[in-house]
Amino acid sequence: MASDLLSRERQDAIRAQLRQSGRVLAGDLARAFKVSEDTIRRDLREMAAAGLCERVYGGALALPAEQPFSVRTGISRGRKQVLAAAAVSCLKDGMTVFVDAGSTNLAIVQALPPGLSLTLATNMPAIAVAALEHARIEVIAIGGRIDRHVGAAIGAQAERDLDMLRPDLCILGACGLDARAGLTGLVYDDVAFKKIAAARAAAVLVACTSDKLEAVHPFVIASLSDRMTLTLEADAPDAIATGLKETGATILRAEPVAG
Amino acid sequence: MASDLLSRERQDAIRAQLRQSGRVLAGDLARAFKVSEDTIRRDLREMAAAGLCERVYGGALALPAEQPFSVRTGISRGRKQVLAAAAVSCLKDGMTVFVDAGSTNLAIVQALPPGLSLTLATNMPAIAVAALEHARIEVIAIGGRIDRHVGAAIGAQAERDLDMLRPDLCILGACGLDARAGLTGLVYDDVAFKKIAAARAAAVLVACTSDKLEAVHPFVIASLSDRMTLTLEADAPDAIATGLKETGATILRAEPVAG
DNA sequence: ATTGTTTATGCACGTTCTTACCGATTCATG
DNA sequence: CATGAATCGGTAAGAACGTGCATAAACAAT
Repeated sequence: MASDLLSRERQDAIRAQLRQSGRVLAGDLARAFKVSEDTIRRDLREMAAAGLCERVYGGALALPAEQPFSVRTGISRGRKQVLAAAAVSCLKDGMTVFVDAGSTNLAIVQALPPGLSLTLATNMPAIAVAALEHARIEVIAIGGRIDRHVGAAIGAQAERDLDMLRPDLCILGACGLDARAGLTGLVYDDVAFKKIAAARAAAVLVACTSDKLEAVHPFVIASLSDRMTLTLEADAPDAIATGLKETGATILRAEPVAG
Repeated sequence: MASDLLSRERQDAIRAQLRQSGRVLAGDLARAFKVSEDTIRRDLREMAAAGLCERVYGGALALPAEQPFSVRTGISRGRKQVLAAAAVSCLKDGMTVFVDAGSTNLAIVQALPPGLSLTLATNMPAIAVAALEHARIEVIAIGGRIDRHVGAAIGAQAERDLDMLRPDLCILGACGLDARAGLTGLVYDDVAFKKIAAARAAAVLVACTSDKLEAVHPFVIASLSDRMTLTLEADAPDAIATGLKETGATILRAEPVAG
């Protein structure tokens, strides 16, 4: 493997491996990077202090937050349901929709009105399962290797499967949303997939919880345009909303709820 | 099996199994993780101290709150669970397995020991979701249009996806199992898909609840042969079992349980 | 060019953690 | 109550750990 990396590069590489396999061993890393275990331990300690991993005896584990999907889904379910309710208003009978991975998108599918008939394609098995609950939705699964952290198929095979689709709407899972940087994501392969999905659809819908506003991640999915509809929570700051509106995107605010 | 897990990972795996089956036995865990029972006992003691499980003589039980699944799958879950437990003994570390649609197969995936590392391909989203609960399983989704009755992708696209696989084992969902007629099914497209899946694998495993024995359906999936392992329930009539055995297939009986 | 500072790394040391084994004790069951 | 299995506490070996220190490289300012 690469022998002399800058410490920052090495830490990025460790993060990549954490994302991929969920765990790293100090000994393995030391051998792979040809540095002493002390150096690796220092890296892991720093990363743990920065909240990038969980340090355990023998190595480090990926954080539960960015790992098992089941945890994320439960966390802010109430808020997501409200957001989802606003997003479903964009869906019309007979549409063909691609639904990207993401807990918010799962909430949207669960919130679909029972009578709506759609053709729904998705790369996330959990969303496919949810969609099958609806009698009038035709479900199409995008195949491929499933990335454990995304919880959905991404990569070459999944991108090939996308080629068969020309959806009326692409519902994208958001990672970061910023007026200038556009839509950005953390995981390279995931971003590459989202980018293709967004490009093939006639329109793009992004439902975005407030914590993702003004977040900028390393990889760009798409810039904002009039092809996009952004669904924001009720408590999203007006300043940010108007900033986003200036890009030409349609802004949809979720109704505030008492409770 | 799971060769060397970090202690923290092992405890996470134990928690996963607790969520799944509600109980764990110290001896089983020790064998599964290849550590001494002392180590497992220490894990269980720690977890109990942290309020993650209830320590009992012989193992541990899930806390009532942490087991929402038990209700869902209902009573037949017990039978399928036992059948599944027998079936998983055919799976070895490092195998590539194709898992066909079916509720019994879903139970098998849920019953997989936590440490087992597999590559698992499936055309049923619900199985993919269940497989993602296991940290060391690489999941591959077979894409395509999802048949609402089967709950899985079948048809042209799914069959194309199968072309990329040469699994060591194909776990088929059974519809009808008869010594002379072989394995048969009701839905034409589903049978066509199963047929291809079975043909591509080095070996075939069928876990079959007793109600499917001696049933003959209109379409033939495969005839019985020495390439096949049939897992039967404990209460399956001996006459039928010996009849099946004469076809050359390997018969695996689930252990009867008390309570 | 020189000097001082910061940063990254490796090494040595004592400490802590994990685990398997052993003996004493407790538990389930006939 | 007798018996064997399961459990608990202690112990020891080995691995992993953190700290302090020294070295070397990179950088800034003089």
